[in-house]
Amino acid sequence: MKDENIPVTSETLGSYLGTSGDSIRRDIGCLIPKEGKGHYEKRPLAEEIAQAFGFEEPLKICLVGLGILGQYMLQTMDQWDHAKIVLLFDTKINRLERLDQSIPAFPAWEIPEILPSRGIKTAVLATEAEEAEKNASRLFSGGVKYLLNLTGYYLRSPHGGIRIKNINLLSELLCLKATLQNQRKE
Amino acid sequence: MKDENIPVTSETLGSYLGTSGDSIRRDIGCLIPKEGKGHYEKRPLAEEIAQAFGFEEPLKICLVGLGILGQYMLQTMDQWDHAKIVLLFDTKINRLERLDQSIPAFPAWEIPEILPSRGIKTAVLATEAEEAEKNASRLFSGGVKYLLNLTGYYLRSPHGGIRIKNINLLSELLCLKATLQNQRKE
DNA sequence: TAGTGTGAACCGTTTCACAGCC
DNA sequence: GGCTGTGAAACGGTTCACACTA
Repeated sequence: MKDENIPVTSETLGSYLGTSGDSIRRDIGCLIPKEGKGHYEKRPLAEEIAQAFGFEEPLKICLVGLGILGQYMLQTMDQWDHAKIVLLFDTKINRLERLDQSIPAFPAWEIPEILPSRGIKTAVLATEAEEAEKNASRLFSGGVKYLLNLTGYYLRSPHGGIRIKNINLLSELLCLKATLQNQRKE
Repeated sequence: MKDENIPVTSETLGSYLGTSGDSIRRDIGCLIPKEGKGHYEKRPLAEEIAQAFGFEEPLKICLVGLGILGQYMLQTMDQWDHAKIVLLFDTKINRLERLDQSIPAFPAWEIPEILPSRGIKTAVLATEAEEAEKNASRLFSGGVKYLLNLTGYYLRSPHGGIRIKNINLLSELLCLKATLQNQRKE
């Protein structure tokens, strides 16, 4: 890879992220111990940000739920450097058997037994909505600290040390419609 | 269905949504023309909210991209009352042929030709990231006003009349890790 | 008395404005 | 001159406090 110390402006970065140059500068100012006063350069900046957030080595992730959505996560993350799925669970054993994966896979009720020894902090929950609550608490008691919940069932964090991101793909559509419809009211 | 004029408190509603009763009351106050001063009741309240947002009849949705993620959307929305997928597109013709669907399906390059006559305002984009930009502009010129973009490629709205919700399932994981890591720094 | 509706205070974020630096 | 870094103002959303009502 060639030397990528090419300059980037905060404004350009902002445009990639859908925000302003002002905000970018503020955020970078918080993250990076401010010594360099010069202009931003692509590679060193990226490295400093990655370091500030702890992105140097890939995240090890546990995936629960091997339905169609779980398979999608498995597939797309395969081509991704920043995180790797290293452990699989599902409630349906036949799904696990059908799998020709190099990634170890177990029935979901074995989470409490298997997870703790692996030191995995991050999980993706992609089961049916009905199984969300139960599997989430299994994960938390197994040591998971960050949960990406794709089930559509809204989960609340049991305490401050655990972060949950709830994503409900269906309701996003209604939100979109609602916001646009509402802004017309003016 | 039995009569559901049962009372609900703002606090209870808030707990379902991960917010406070105060906020719920504020929001309801904005949405509903405030005449009833009494306590909230489940069904009438739900109906008034649905009406305020225009949720009475199901959203008609167009789905672009029939990969694994698109198939997931197709599958889950099938069991959902609030929105229905009524039109499909994909760039790969063999995917379209393999489909035994009652929903009409066309190659993506025919969007500009087919979409306008259908009066569809809402679309889900679930193609490869590389095809996001091109298909999005096809959709917009075909009359789409709300776009749920699941490709992972960040799209910006061409103007105020169009709303885009970008969801990047992969990067959500990094965000989660970053926020938790950061709050430790205190 | 429990719960709503709403001004007023509060707080985190974004934008503005501008001084300093390359 | 263009860009960064950062106080100060502006903004939007949340919380507080409390009068009002069923």
